[in-house]
Amino acid sequence: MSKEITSREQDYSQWYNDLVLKGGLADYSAVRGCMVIKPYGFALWENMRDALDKMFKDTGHVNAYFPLFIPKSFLSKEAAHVEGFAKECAVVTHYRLKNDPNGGGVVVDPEAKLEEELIVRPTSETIIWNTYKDWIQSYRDLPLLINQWANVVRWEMRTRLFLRTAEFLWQEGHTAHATAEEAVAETEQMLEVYATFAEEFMALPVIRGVKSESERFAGAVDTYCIEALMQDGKALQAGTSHFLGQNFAKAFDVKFLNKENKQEFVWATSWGVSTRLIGALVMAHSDDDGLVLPPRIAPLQVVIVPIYKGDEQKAQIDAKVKEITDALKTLGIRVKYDDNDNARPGWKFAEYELKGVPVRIAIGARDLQNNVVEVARRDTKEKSSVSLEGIAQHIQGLLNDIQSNLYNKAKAYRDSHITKVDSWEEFEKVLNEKGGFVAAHWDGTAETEEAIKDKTKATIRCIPLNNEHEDGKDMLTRKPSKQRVFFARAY
RNA sequence: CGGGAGGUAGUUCAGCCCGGUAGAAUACCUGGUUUGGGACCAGGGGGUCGCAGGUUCGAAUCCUGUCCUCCCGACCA
Repeated sequence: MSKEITSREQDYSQWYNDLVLKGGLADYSAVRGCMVIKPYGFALWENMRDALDKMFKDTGHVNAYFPLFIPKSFLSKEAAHVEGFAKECAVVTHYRLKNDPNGGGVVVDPEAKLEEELIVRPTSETIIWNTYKDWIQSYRDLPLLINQWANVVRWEMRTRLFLRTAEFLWQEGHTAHATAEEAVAETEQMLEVYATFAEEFMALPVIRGVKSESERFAGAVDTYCIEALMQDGKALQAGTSHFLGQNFAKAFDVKFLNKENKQEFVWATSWGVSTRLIGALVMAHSDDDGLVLPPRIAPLQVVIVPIYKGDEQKAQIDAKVKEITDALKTLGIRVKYDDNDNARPGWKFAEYELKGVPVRIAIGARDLQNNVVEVARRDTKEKSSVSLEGIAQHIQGLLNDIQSNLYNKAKAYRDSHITKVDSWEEFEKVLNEKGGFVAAHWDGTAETEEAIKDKTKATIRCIPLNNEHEDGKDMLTRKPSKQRVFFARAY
Protein backbone atom coordinates (compact mmCIF):
# COMPACT_ATOMS: atom_id res chain seq x y z
CA MET A 1 0.00 0.00 0.00
CA SER A 2 1.22 3.47 -0.81
CA LYS A 3 1.90 5.39 2.37
CA GLU A 4 3.40 8.42 0.72
CA ILE A 5 1.95 11.77 1.55
CA THR A 6 1.05 14.06 -1.32
CA SER A 7 3.39 17.00 -1.26
CA ARG A 8 2.04 20.34 -0.16
CA GLU A 9 3.13 21.96 -3.39
CA GLN A 10 1.20 19.45 -5.47
CA ASP A 11 -2.21 19.71 -3.89
CA TYR A 12 -2.99 21.15 -0.54
CA SER A 13 -6.34 19.39 -0.10
CA GLN A 14 -4.89 16.01 -0.91
CA TRP A 15 -1.94 16.65 1.40
CA TYR A 16 -4.35 17.41 4.21
CA ASN A 17 -6.55 14.37 3.55
CA ASP A 18 -3.51 12.11 3.40
CA LEU A 19 -2.30 13.40 6.75
CA VAL A 20 -5.61 12.75 8.46
CA LEU A 21 -6.20 9.33 6.87
CA LYS A 22 -2.68 7.94 6.86
CA GLY A 23 -1.83 9.51 10.19
CA GLY A 24 -4.58 7.35 11.65
CA LEU A 25 -6.75 10.18 12.99
CA ALA A 26 -10.01 9.56 11.14
CA ASP A 27 -11.78 7.78 8.33
CA TYR A 28 -14.67 8.51 6.02
CA SER A 29 -17.90 6.93 7.14
CA ALA A 30 -20.97 5.47 5.50
CA VAL A 31 -22.93 8.58 6.46
CA ARG A 32 -22.74 11.58 4.19
CA GLY A 33 -20.46 14.26 5.54
CA CYS A 34 -19.73 12.43 8.77
CA MET A 35 -16.42 10.93 9.77
CA VAL A 36 -15.21 8.20 12.07
CA ILE A 37 -12.68 9.44 14.57
CA LYS A 38 -10.25 6.59 15.06
CA PRO A 39 -8.72 5.69 18.44
CA TYR A 40 -5.51 7.62 17.75
CA GLY A 41 -7.43 10.72 16.71
CA PHE A 42 -9.76 10.39 19.63
CA ALA A 43 -6.88 10.07 22.08
CA LEU A 44 -5.63 13.38 20.70
CA TRP A 45 -9.06 14.93 21.18
CA GLU A 46 -9.22 13.56 24.74
CA ASN A 47 -5.94 15.21 25.59
CA MET A 48 -7.17 18.51 24.18
CA ARG A 49 -10.52 18.11 25.91
CA ASP A 50 -8.95 17.35 29.28
CA ALA A 51 -6.67 20.37 29.13
CA LEU A 52 -9.55 22.67 28.13
CA ASP A 53 -11.87 21.17 30.72
CA LYS A 54 -9.36 21.90 33.45
CA MET A 55 -9.06 25.49 32.28
CA PHE A 56 -12.85 25.86 32.32
CA LYS A 57 -13.05 24.50 35.84
CA ASP A 58 -10.17 26.71 36.98
CA THR A 59 -12.25 29.68 35.85
CA GLY A 60 -15.27 28.56 37.87
CA HIS A 61 -17.31 26.62 35.33
CA VAL A 62 -19.09 23.30 35.78
CA ASN A 63 -20.23 20.69 33.26
CA ALA A 64 -23.80 19.63 32.53
CA TYR A 65 -25.65 17.99 29.67
CA PHE A 66 -28.68 19.11 27.69
CA PRO A 67 -30.80 17.21 25.15
CA LEU A 68 -29.76 16.45 21.60
CA PHE A 69 -33.22 17.35 20.30
CA ILE A 70 -34.65 20.82 20.19
CA PRO A 71 -38.37 21.46 19.59
CA LYS A 72 -38.72 23.41 16.38
CA SER A 73 -40.56 26.22 18.14
CA PHE A 74 -37.57 26.87 20.44
CA LEU A 75 -35.25 27.55 17.54
CA SER A 76 -37.49 30.22 16.11
CA LYS A 77 -37.82 32.24 19.31
CA GLU A 78 -34.72 34.28 18.53
CA ALA A 79 -35.13 35.72 15.05
CA ALA A 80 -31.49 36.15 14.03
CA HIS A 81 -30.59 32.79 15.51
CA VAL A 82 -33.09 30.77 13.52
CA GLU A 83 -32.20 32.60 10.34
CA GLY A 84 -28.54 31.77 10.86
CA PHE A 85 -29.06 28.06 11.34
CA ALA A 86 -32.29 27.18 9.51
CA LYS A 87 -30.54 26.22 6.27
CA GLU A 88 -28.39 23.53 7.84
CA CYS A 89 -30.63 21.73 10.31
CA ALA A 90 -31.38 18.02 10.45
CA VAL A 91 -35.02 17.50 11.38
CA VAL A 92 -36.70 14.56 13.09
CA THR A 93 -40.25 14.17 11.84
CA HIS A 94 -41.23 10.60 12.82
CA TYR A 95 -40.55 8.29 15.71
CA ARG A 96 -41.15 4.81 14.31
CA LEU A 97 -40.41 2.48 11.40
CA LYS A 98 -42.40 -0.43 10.13
CA ASN A 99 -41.92 -3.32 7.74
CA ASP A 100 -42.26 -2.26 4.16
CA PRO A 101 -45.55 -3.73 2.89
CA ASN A 102 -44.01 -3.81 -0.64
CA GLY A 103 -40.72 -5.48 0.16
CA GLY A 104 -38.13 -6.73 2.58
CA GLY A 105 -36.95 -3.49 4.14
CA VAL A 106 -38.42 -1.00 6.56
CA VAL A 107 -40.14 2.30 5.90
CA VAL A 108 -41.03 5.29 8.02
CA ASP A 109 -44.42 4.67 9.56
CA PRO A 110 -46.61 7.56 8.38
CA GLU A 111 -48.80 7.00 11.44
CA ALA A 112 -45.88 7.95 13.65
CA LYS A 113 -45.56 11.58 12.68
CA LEU A 114 -44.42 13.89 15.46
CA GLU A 115 -46.81 16.64 16.42
CA GLU A 116 -43.91 19.04 16.61
CA GLU A 117 -40.72 18.30 14.69
CA LEU A 118 -37.48 18.03 16.59
CA ILE A 119 -34.29 19.67 15.41
CA VAL A 120 -31.00 17.91 15.97
CA ARG A 121 -29.11 20.65 17.77
CA PRO A 122 -26.81 22.76 15.59
CA THR A 123 -25.92 24.52 18.87
CA SER A 124 -27.76 24.53 22.19
CA GLU A 125 -28.54 28.13 23.08
CA THR A 126 -32.28 27.69 22.74
CA ILE A 127 -32.78 24.49 24.73
CA ILE A 128 -30.39 25.76 27.40
CA TRP A 129 -32.05 29.14 27.75
CA ASN A 130 -35.40 27.46 27.94
CA THR A 131 -33.99 25.57 30.91
CA TYR A 132 -32.25 28.57 32.48
CA LYS A 133 -35.64 30.26 32.63
CA ASP A 134 -36.58 27.82 35.38
CA TRP A 135 -33.25 28.00 37.14
CA ILE A 136 -32.91 31.75 37.52
CA GLN A 137 -35.09 33.86 39.76
CA SER A 138 -32.80 36.02 41.82
CA TYR A 139 -29.43 37.74 41.52
CA ARG A 140 -28.33 35.07 43.98
CA ASP A 141 -28.71 32.48 41.19
CA LEU A 142 -26.15 34.36 39.12
CA PRO A 143 -23.71 33.99 37.58
CA LEU A 144 -24.60 30.64 36.09
CA LEU A 145 -21.44 29.20 34.55
CA ILE A 146 -22.11 25.98 32.67
CA ASN A 147 -20.31 24.10 29.95
CA GLN A 148 -21.31 21.01 28.04
CA TRP A 149 -19.29 18.53 25.98
CA ALA A 150 -21.50 17.36 23.17
CA ASN A 151 -21.97 16.59 19.52
CA VAL A 152 -23.84 18.91 17.19
CA VAL A 153 -25.10 18.56 13.64
CA ARG A 154 -24.91 21.13 10.89
CA TRP A 155 -25.98 19.85 7.50
CA GLU A 156 -23.26 21.47 5.45
CA MET A 157 -23.23 21.31 1.66
CA ARG A 158 -19.58 20.45 1.50
CA THR A 159 -17.58 18.74 4.18
CA ARG A 160 -13.92 18.20 4.98
CA LEU A 161 -12.39 15.89 7.57
CA PHE A 162 -12.30 17.69 10.92
CA LEU A 163 -12.54 21.16 9.34
CA ARG A 164 -16.20 20.83 8.46
CA THR A 165 -18.19 17.66 9.11
CA ALA A 166 -21.94 17.25 9.30
CA GLU A 167 -21.62 16.06 12.89
CA PHE A 168 -18.83 17.28 15.12
CA LEU A 169 -17.76 17.12 18.73
CA TRP A 170 -17.32 20.29 20.70
CA GLN A 171 -17.85 22.03 23.96
CA GLU A 172 -20.24 24.89 24.38
CA GLY A 173 -20.24 27.15 27.40
CA HIS A 174 -23.42 29.02 28.25
CA THR A 175 -23.33 31.57 31.02
CA ALA A 176 -25.85 33.96 32.56
CA HIS A 177 -24.90 37.17 34.37
CA ALA A 178 -26.49 40.00 36.28
CA THR A 179 -24.75 42.78 34.37
CA ALA A 180 -23.54 43.49 30.87
CA GLU A 181 -20.06 44.30 32.18
CA GLU A 182 -19.77 40.94 33.85
CA ALA A 183 -20.95 39.10 30.74
CA VAL A 184 -18.49 40.98 28.54
CA ALA A 185 -15.72 40.17 31.01
CA GLU A 186 -16.70 36.50 30.81
CA THR A 187 -16.68 36.61 26.99
CA GLU A 188 -13.21 38.11 27.00
CA GLN A 189 -11.95 35.76 29.68
CA MET A 190 -13.03 32.69 27.70
CA LEU A 191 -11.48 34.04 24.53
CA GLU A 192 -8.25 34.33 26.45
CA VAL A 193 -8.64 30.77 27.72
CA TYR A 194 -8.94 29.59 24.12
CA ALA A 195 -5.99 31.67 22.98
CA THR A 196 -3.86 30.35 25.81
CA PHE A 197 -4.85 26.79 25.04
CA ALA A 198 -4.09 27.21 21.33
CA GLU A 199 -0.71 28.76 21.99
CA GLU A 200 0.51 26.74 24.94
CA PHE A 201 -0.92 23.32 24.16
CA MET A 202 -1.37 23.30 20.41
CA ALA A 203 1.69 25.46 19.71
CA LEU A 204 -0.61 27.45 17.47
CA PRO A 205 -0.23 31.23 17.55
CA VAL A 206 -3.58 32.98 17.20
CA ILE A 207 -4.89 36.48 16.66
CA ARG A 208 -7.47 37.57 19.17
CA GLY A 209 -10.12 39.74 17.66
CA VAL A 210 -13.74 40.72 17.16
CA LYS A 211 -15.84 39.76 14.17
CA SER A 212 -17.43 42.28 11.87
CA GLU A 213 -21.21 42.41 11.95
CA SER A 214 -21.73 40.14 8.98
CA GLU A 215 -19.46 37.42 10.39
CA ARG A 216 -21.10 37.57 13.79
CA PHE A 217 -22.77 34.56 15.43
CA ALA A 218 -26.53 34.39 14.81
CA GLY A 219 -28.07 36.06 17.84
CA ALA A 220 -24.92 37.64 19.30
CA VAL A 221 -24.20 41.26 20.08
CA ASP A 222 -20.46 40.69 19.68
CA THR A 223 -18.47 37.72 18.51
CA TYR A 224 -14.88 37.41 19.68
CA CYS A 225 -12.64 34.94 17.93
CA ILE A 226 -9.19 33.49 17.64
CA GLU A 227 -7.83 33.19 14.13
CA ALA A 228 -4.95 30.94 13.13
CA LEU A 229 -2.94 30.77 9.93
CA MET A 230 -2.42 27.53 8.03
CA GLN A 231 0.65 26.64 5.99
CA ASP A 232 -1.08 27.37 2.70
CA GLY A 233 -1.69 30.96 3.74
CA LYS A 234 -5.37 30.52 4.51
CA ALA A 235 -6.85 31.54 7.83
CA LEU A 236 -8.87 29.30 10.11
CA GLN A 237 -11.28 30.38 12.81
CA ALA A 238 -10.18 28.28 15.76
CA GLY A 239 -12.62 29.34 18.46
CA THR A 240 -15.37 31.84 19.23
CA SER A 241 -16.73 33.52 22.32
CA HIS A 242 -19.98 35.43 22.06
CA PHE A 243 -21.48 38.24 24.08
CA LEU A 244 -25.18 37.60 23.57
CA GLY A 245 -26.47 40.68 25.37
CA GLN A 246 -30.06 40.13 26.51
CA ASN A 247 -31.20 38.63 23.21
CA PHE A 248 -31.75 35.10 24.45
CA ALA A 249 -33.00 36.23 27.86
CA LYS A 250 -35.68 38.25 26.10
CA ALA A 251 -36.52 35.46 23.66
CA PHE A 252 -36.93 32.95 26.49
CA ASP A 253 -38.14 35.39 29.10
CA VAL A 254 -35.33 34.83 31.59
CA LYS A 255 -35.57 37.51 34.26
CA PHE A 256 -34.11 37.85 37.71
CA LEU A 257 -34.90 40.03 40.70
CA ASN A 258 -31.95 42.32 41.39
CA LYS A 259 -30.82 43.71 44.73
CA GLU A 260 -33.16 46.67 44.27
CA ASN A 261 -36.05 44.21 43.99
CA LYS A 262 -36.52 44.98 40.29
CA GLN A 263 -37.11 42.48 37.46
CA GLU A 264 -34.32 42.50 34.89
CA PHE A 265 -33.34 40.35 31.90
CA VAL A 266 -30.12 38.44 32.42
CA TRP A 267 -27.00 38.93 30.29
CA ALA A 268 -25.59 35.98 28.40
CA THR A 269 -22.48 34.55 26.80
CA SER A 270 -21.71 31.43 24.85
CA TRP A 271 -18.39 30.08 23.67
CA GLY A 272 -17.15 26.99 21.89
CA VAL A 273 -14.34 25.11 20.26
CA SER A 274 -14.69 21.93 18.28
CA THR A 275 -12.84 19.00 16.75
CA ARG A 276 -11.99 21.51 14.06
CA LEU A 277 -9.02 22.34 16.26
CA ILE A 278 -7.57 19.00 15.20
CA GLY A 279 -7.76 20.13 11.60
CA ALA A 280 -5.97 23.33 12.58
CA LEU A 281 -3.27 21.33 14.29
CA VAL A 282 -2.76 19.13 11.25
CA MET A 283 -2.54 22.01 8.80
CA ALA A 284 -0.34 24.18 10.96
CA HIS A 285 2.51 21.84 11.83
CA SER A 286 2.62 18.81 9.56
CA ASP A 287 5.08 18.19 6.74
CA ASP A 288 5.31 15.90 3.72
CA ASP A 289 6.36 12.97 5.92
CA GLY A 290 3.20 13.06 7.98
CA LEU A 291 1.73 14.59 11.08
CA VAL A 292 3.75 16.64 13.54
CA LEU A 293 1.99 16.76 16.89
CA PRO A 294 2.89 19.10 19.74
CA PRO A 295 4.20 17.06 22.71
CA ARG A 296 1.77 18.51 25.24
CA ILE A 297 -1.25 16.97 23.53
CA ALA A 298 0.28 14.15 21.48
CA PRO A 299 -1.36 10.81 22.36
CA LEU A 300 2.10 9.29 22.33
CA GLN A 301 5.08 11.45 23.23
CA VAL A 302 7.82 8.89 22.88
CA VAL A 303 8.03 5.64 20.99
CA ILE A 304 10.85 3.17 21.56
CA VAL A 305 11.88 0.86 18.73
CA PRO A 306 14.21 -2.05 19.43
CA ILE A 307 16.69 -3.27 16.85
CA TYR A 308 17.97 -6.77 17.48
CA LYS A 309 19.10 -10.11 16.16
CA GLY A 310 17.85 -13.09 18.11
CA ASP A 311 16.15 -13.61 21.44
CA GLU A 312 19.24 -13.01 23.53
CA GLN A 313 19.77 -9.48 22.26
CA LYS A 314 16.04 -8.82 22.49
CA ALA A 315 16.07 -9.81 26.17
CA GLN A 316 18.96 -7.46 26.91
CA ILE A 317 17.23 -4.61 25.09
CA ASP A 318 13.93 -5.36 26.84
CA ALA A 319 15.61 -5.01 30.21
CA LYS A 320 17.20 -1.70 29.31
CA VAL A 321 13.98 -0.39 27.77
CA LYS A 322 12.11 -1.28 30.96
CA GLU A 323 14.44 1.05 32.87
CA ILE A 324 13.92 3.82 30.34
CA THR A 325 10.13 3.53 30.21
CA ASP A 326 9.90 3.39 34.00
CA ALA A 327 11.95 6.56 34.28
CA LEU A 328 9.88 8.29 31.58
CA LYS A 329 6.58 7.26 33.14
CA THR A 330 7.77 8.58 36.50
CA LEU A 331 8.06 11.96 34.80
CA GLY A 332 4.53 11.57 33.41
CA ILE A 333 5.69 11.04 29.83
CA ARG A 334 3.44 9.01 27.52
CA VAL A 335 5.68 6.31 26.12
CA LYS A 336 5.15 3.18 24.03
CA TYR A 337 7.59 0.36 23.53
CA ASP A 338 6.89 -1.11 20.10
CA ASP A 339 8.55 -4.51 20.16
CA ASN A 340 6.10 -5.99 17.69
CA ASP A 341 8.22 -8.55 15.86
CA ASN A 342 6.12 -8.46 12.71
CA ALA A 343 7.23 -5.03 11.61
CA ARG A 344 10.83 -4.17 10.97
CA PRO A 345 12.51 -1.06 12.36
CA GLY A 346 12.45 0.91 9.13
CA TRP A 347 8.74 0.34 8.79
CA LYS A 348 8.14 1.50 12.34
CA PHE A 349 10.22 4.64 11.86
CA ALA A 350 8.12 5.66 8.88
CA GLU A 351 4.88 4.73 10.62
CA TYR A 352 5.50 6.82 13.72
CA GLU A 353 6.63 9.76 11.65
CA LEU A 354 3.34 9.50 9.79
CA LYS A 355 1.58 9.61 13.14
CA GLY A 356 3.58 12.57 14.36
CA VAL A 357 5.04 11.07 17.53
CA PRO A 358 7.37 13.83 18.79
CA VAL A 359 10.31 11.67 19.88
CA ARG A 360 11.56 8.30 18.76
CA ILE A 361 14.16 6.27 20.60
CA ALA A 362 15.94 3.47 18.76
CA ILE A 363 17.99 1.02 20.75
CA GLY A 364 20.12 -1.85 19.42
CA ALA A 365 23.08 -4.01 20.38
CA ARG A 366 25.50 -1.33 19.23
CA ASP A 367 23.86 1.17 21.58
CA LEU A 368 23.85 -1.22 24.53
CA GLN A 369 27.61 -1.58 24.23
CA ASN A 370 28.13 2.17 24.32
CA ASN A 371 25.41 2.77 26.91
CA VAL A 372 23.55 5.13 24.55
CA VAL A 373 20.34 5.28 22.53
CA GLU A 374 19.51 6.99 19.26
CA VAL A 375 17.07 9.83 19.80
CA ALA A 376 15.22 11.29 16.83
CA ARG A 377 12.95 14.32 17.03
CA ARG A 378 9.98 14.55 14.68
CA ASP A 379 9.94 18.31 14.19
CA THR A 380 13.46 18.72 12.77
CA LYS A 381 14.15 15.05 11.94
CA GLU A 382 17.48 15.38 13.77
CA LYS A 383 19.00 12.24 15.19
CA SER A 384 21.53 12.11 17.99
CA SER A 385 23.22 9.59 20.19
CA VAL A 386 22.29 10.19 23.82
CA SER A 387 23.79 8.63 26.95
CA LEU A 388 21.47 6.47 29.01
CA GLU A 389 22.64 8.42 32.02
CA GLY A 390 19.80 10.83 32.80
CA ILE A 391 17.96 9.88 29.60
CA ALA A 392 14.51 10.61 31.03
CA GLN A 393 15.42 14.18 31.95
CA HIS A 394 16.99 14.64 28.56
CA ILE A 395 13.78 13.47 26.86
CA GLN A 396 11.67 15.71 29.05
CA GLY A 397 13.81 18.67 28.06
CA LEU A 398 13.62 17.65 24.43
CA LEU A 399 9.80 17.48 24.53
CA ASN A 400 9.69 21.00 25.92
CA ASP A 401 12.10 22.05 23.23
CA ILE A 402 9.96 20.56 20.48
CA GLN A 403 6.86 22.21 21.91
CA SER A 404 8.41 25.67 21.86
CA ASN A 405 10.13 25.08 18.53
CA LEU A 406 6.79 24.25 16.91
CA TYR A 407 5.25 27.36 18.36
CA ASN A 408 8.13 29.59 17.32
CA LYS A 409 8.16 28.16 13.82
CA ALA A 410 4.42 28.65 13.40
CA LYS A 411 4.64 32.14 14.87
CA ALA A 412 7.53 33.15 12.60
CA TYR A 413 5.51 31.95 9.63
CA ARG A 414 2.37 33.70 10.84
CA ASP A 415 4.15 36.98 11.62
CA SER A 416 5.86 37.02 8.24
CA HIS A 417 2.44 36.57 6.65
CA ILE A 418 0.79 39.64 8.08
CA THR A 419 1.09 42.28 5.41
CA LYS A 420 0.07 45.91 5.62
CA VAL A 421 -1.53 47.07 2.43
CA ASP A 422 -2.94 50.44 1.35
CA SER A 423 -4.03 50.02 -2.24
CA TRP A 424 -6.42 47.69 -3.96
CA GLU A 425 -3.78 46.46 -6.43
CA GLU A 426 -1.47 45.57 -3.58
CA PHE A 427 -4.30 43.86 -1.71
CA GLU A 428 -5.09 41.52 -4.59
CA LYS A 429 -1.41 40.88 -5.25
CA VAL A 430 -0.70 39.88 -1.66
CA LEU A 431 -3.77 37.64 -1.48
CA ASN A 432 -2.88 35.86 -4.69
CA GLU A 433 0.86 35.58 -4.39
CA LYS A 434 1.64 35.46 -0.69
CA GLY A 435 -1.50 34.69 1.27
CA GLY A 436 -1.83 35.17 4.99
CA PHE A 437 -3.45 38.05 6.80
CA VAL A 438 -3.69 41.38 5.08
CA ALA A 439 -3.98 44.38 7.36
CA ALA A 440 -5.93 47.00 5.46
CA HIS A 441 -8.25 49.91 6.02
CA TRP A 442 -11.96 49.29 5.68
CA ASP A 443 -14.75 51.84 5.70
CA GLY A 444 -16.77 49.80 8.19
CA THR A 445 -19.73 49.00 5.96
CA ALA A 446 -21.12 45.56 5.25
CA GLU A 447 -21.51 46.52 1.57
CA THR A 448 -17.81 47.11 1.11
CA GLU A 449 -17.01 43.93 3.00
CA GLU A 450 -19.33 42.01 0.69
CA ALA A 451 -17.85 43.61 -2.40
CA ILE A 452 -14.35 42.66 -1.32
CA LYS A 453 -15.49 39.10 -0.67
CA ASP A 454 -17.08 38.85 -4.10
CA LYS A 455 -13.99 40.15 -5.84
CA THR A 456 -11.34 38.20 -3.94
CA LYS A 457 -12.98 35.52 -1.73
CA ALA A 458 -11.22 37.21 1.17
CA THR A 459 -13.23 37.98 4.29
CA ILE A 460 -12.60 40.11 7.32
CA ARG A 461 -11.24 37.56 9.77
CA CYS A 462 -11.32 39.96 12.68
CA ILE A 463 -10.64 43.36 14.06
CA PRO A 464 -7.69 42.61 16.35
CA LEU A 465 -8.30 43.36 20.02
CA ASN A 466 -5.02 45.19 20.52
CA ASN A 467 -5.49 47.17 17.32
CA GLU A 468 -3.77 50.52 16.99
CA HIS A 469 -5.99 53.31 15.81
CA GLU A 470 -4.68 54.90 12.67
CA ASP A 471 -6.41 57.13 10.19
CA GLY A 472 -6.53 55.90 6.63
CA LYS A 473 -8.69 55.32 3.63
CA ASP A 474 -10.60 52.22 2.61
CA MET A 475 -8.54 50.51 -0.08
CA LEU A 476 -11.59 49.96 -2.29
CA THR A 477 -13.93 52.90 -1.69
CA ARG A 478 -11.32 55.42 -0.44
CA LYS A 479 -13.71 56.39 2.34
CA PRO A 480 -12.13 57.31 5.69
CA SER A 481 -11.19 54.59 8.19
CA LYS A 482 -9.93 54.71 11.75
CA GLN A 483 -8.14 51.38 11.88
CA ARG A 484 -6.83 48.43 9.92
CA VAL A 485 -8.67 45.12 9.97
CA PHE A 486 -7.39 41.67 9.09
CA PHE A 487 -8.50 40.18 5.80
CA ALA A 488 -7.70 36.68 4.59
CA ARG A 489 -8.98 33.82 2.55
CA ALA A 490 -10.25 31.33 5.06
CA TYR A 491 -11.38 27.77 5.60
C1' C B 1 -27.49 22.86 -4.83
C1' G B 2 -24.37 23.75 -9.80
C1' G B 3 -19.66 21.82 -12.50
C1' G B 4 -15.98 17.78 -12.84
C1' A B 5 -14.05 12.87 -11.52
C1' G B 6 -15.13 8.28 -9.43
C1' G B 7 -17.56 3.54 -6.84
C1' U B 8 -14.32 -3.69 -9.05
C1' A B 9 -10.40 -8.16 -3.03
C1' G B 10 -8.95 -5.01 3.61
C1' U B 11 -6.39 -0.81 0.57
C1' U B 12 -4.74 1.57 -4.11
C1' C B 13 -6.19 0.59 -8.82
C1' A B 14 -6.31 -2.10 -14.05
C1' G B 15 -10.15 -4.32 -16.97
C1' C B 16 -15.22 -1.04 -19.67
C1' C B 17 -14.27 2.26 -25.61
C1' C B 18 -14.95 -2.98 -28.87
C1' G B 19 -20.17 -7.73 -23.99
C1' G B 20 -17.87 -14.15 -23.60
C1' U B 21 -14.37 -18.19 -16.93
C1' A B 22 -12.75 -11.74 -11.95
C1' G B 23 -7.15 -9.35 -12.54
C1' A B 24 -2.43 -6.80 -10.45
C1' A B 25 0.17 -4.60 -6.58
C1' U B 26 -0.08 -4.26 -1.62
C1' A B 27 -2.25 -5.93 2.89
C1' C B 28 -3.80 -10.63 5.27
C1' C B 29 -2.84 -16.26 6.70
C1' U B 30 1.09 -20.59 6.99
C1' G B 31 6.31 -21.99 7.02
C1' G B 32 11.32 -20.40 6.71
C1' U B 33 15.26 -16.81 6.40
C1' U B 34 15.68 -11.76 8.16
C1' U B 35 15.82 -7.02 11.42
C1' G B 36 20.44 0.34 12.31
C1' G B 37 15.08 3.80 7.31
C1' G B 38 8.80 1.06 4.70
C1' A B 39 12.85 -7.10 3.95
C1' C B 40 12.97 -11.78 1.02
C1' C B 41 11.53 -16.86 -0.64
C1' A B 42 7.70 -20.58 -1.04
C1' G B 43 2.67 -21.73 -0.44
C1' G B 44 -2.48 -20.06 0.68
C1' G B 45 -7.33 -17.61 1.64
C1' G B 46 -10.25 -13.47 0.03
C1' G B 47 -14.67 -9.84 -4.55
C1' U B 48 -23.35 -11.09 -5.25
C1' C B 49 -17.81 -5.58 -9.82
C1' G B 50 -22.34 0.60 -5.10
C1' C B 51 -27.75 -0.52 -5.65
C1' A B 52 -32.30 -1.28 -8.81
C1' G B 53 -34.28 -1.99 -13.41
C1' G B 54 -33.59 -2.74 -18.83
C1' U B 55 -31.18 -4.65 -23.60
C1' U B 56 -28.89 -9.52 -24.73
C1' C B 57 -28.18 -16.53 -25.54
C1' G B 58 -24.69 -14.00 -22.25
C1' A B 59 -23.43 -7.60 -18.67
C1' A B 60 -18.02 -5.33 -14.34
C1' U B 61 -18.43 -3.76 -19.62
C1' C B 62 -24.12 -1.09 -23.25
C1' C B 63 -28.87 1.87 -21.67
C1' U B 64 -32.08 4.17 -17.73
C1' G B 65 -32.73 5.39 -12.81
C1' U B 66 -30.83 5.86 -7.98
C1' C B 67 -27.44 6.16 -3.75
C1' C B 68 -22.66 7.34 -2.05
C1' U B 69 -17.53 9.43 -2.17
C1' C B 70 -13.69 12.92 -3.70
C1' C B 71 -12.27 17.70 -6.11
C1' C B 72 -13.85 22.89 -7.65
C1' G B 73 -17.80 26.59 -6.61
C1' A B 74 -22.08 28.72 -3.53
C1' C B 75 -23.18 28.02 2.19
C1' C B 76 -20.74 27.51 6.88
C1' A B 77 -17.01 26.40 12.68
